[in-house]
Amino acid sequence: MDALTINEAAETTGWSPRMLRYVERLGLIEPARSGGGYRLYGPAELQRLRTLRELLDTHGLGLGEIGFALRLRRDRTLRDAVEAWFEAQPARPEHVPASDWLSWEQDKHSRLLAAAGAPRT
Amino acid sequence: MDALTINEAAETTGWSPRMLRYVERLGLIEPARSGGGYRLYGPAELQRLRTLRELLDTHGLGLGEIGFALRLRRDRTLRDAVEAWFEAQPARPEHVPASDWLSWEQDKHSRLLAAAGAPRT
DNA sequence: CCAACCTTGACACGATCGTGGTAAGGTTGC
DNA sequence: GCAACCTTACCACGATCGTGTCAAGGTTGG
Repeated sequence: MDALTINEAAETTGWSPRMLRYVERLGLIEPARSGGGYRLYGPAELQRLRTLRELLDTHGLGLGEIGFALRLRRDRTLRDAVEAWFEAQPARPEHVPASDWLSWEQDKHSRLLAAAGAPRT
Repeated sequence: MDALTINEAAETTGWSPRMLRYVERLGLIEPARSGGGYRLYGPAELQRLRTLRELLDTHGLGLGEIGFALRLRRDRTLRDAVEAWFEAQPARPEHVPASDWLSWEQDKHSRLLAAAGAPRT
């Protein structure tokens, strides 16, 4: 079998064994397990570990941020909620009188909330 | 003028003035400025501050995570790099039901297009 | 013109993150 | 069977985050 144990994987990827477990706990890279529970890193996981390091280095990211990106991908509700909050940032119509502006803003907000809660509307 | 100063905005939104400055430094909500440099919070900003708090509370997020989501939206290179890393996942994510996986896969392209610059619906 | 408010910047402090180490015990393979 | 490796769980410790407070100085508006 061409799968490496955690220390071997650490050796060839540059991550520490401790960090490999941490990366796994974040849900980023989950190696297969042997019958007795040993982690088994195959070529795919090793490659992914190397590209992960490159991703972090070239963009100055932390593991937590990639973990959050993963959450965003997996949790549609979360993604839609965050998306909706950012969408609610239109160009401000400065020419609209303040009172109308306020009601327009409030109306927009409820529309967004409705959209976030009812995906298929 | 219906714009509030930072302490007034803090009063009505529940954020502290300190936090309003922090939220601004993260690029999340950037109020207009008076000639002398005072922050001026209009109805739109106030509403956004309230929905931001709701977003954080209902999903257990931190400001840093929304800041990172903002980075993802603004920096296309970063977004594409993160996206590419997740795409290059030959291993099967067993904990994600196939239906969910499929649905976000299908949705991904339209979402990307929308984020790319397509105006509001 | 002056009290009340705002600005930026610095110091502080608990909570969490990223990372290491160690202990108690199970697995592997020669 | 046993040495070498792995597992989980815990303690530790510097770095960063979230938040407060204070200081020195500029703005606002009656």
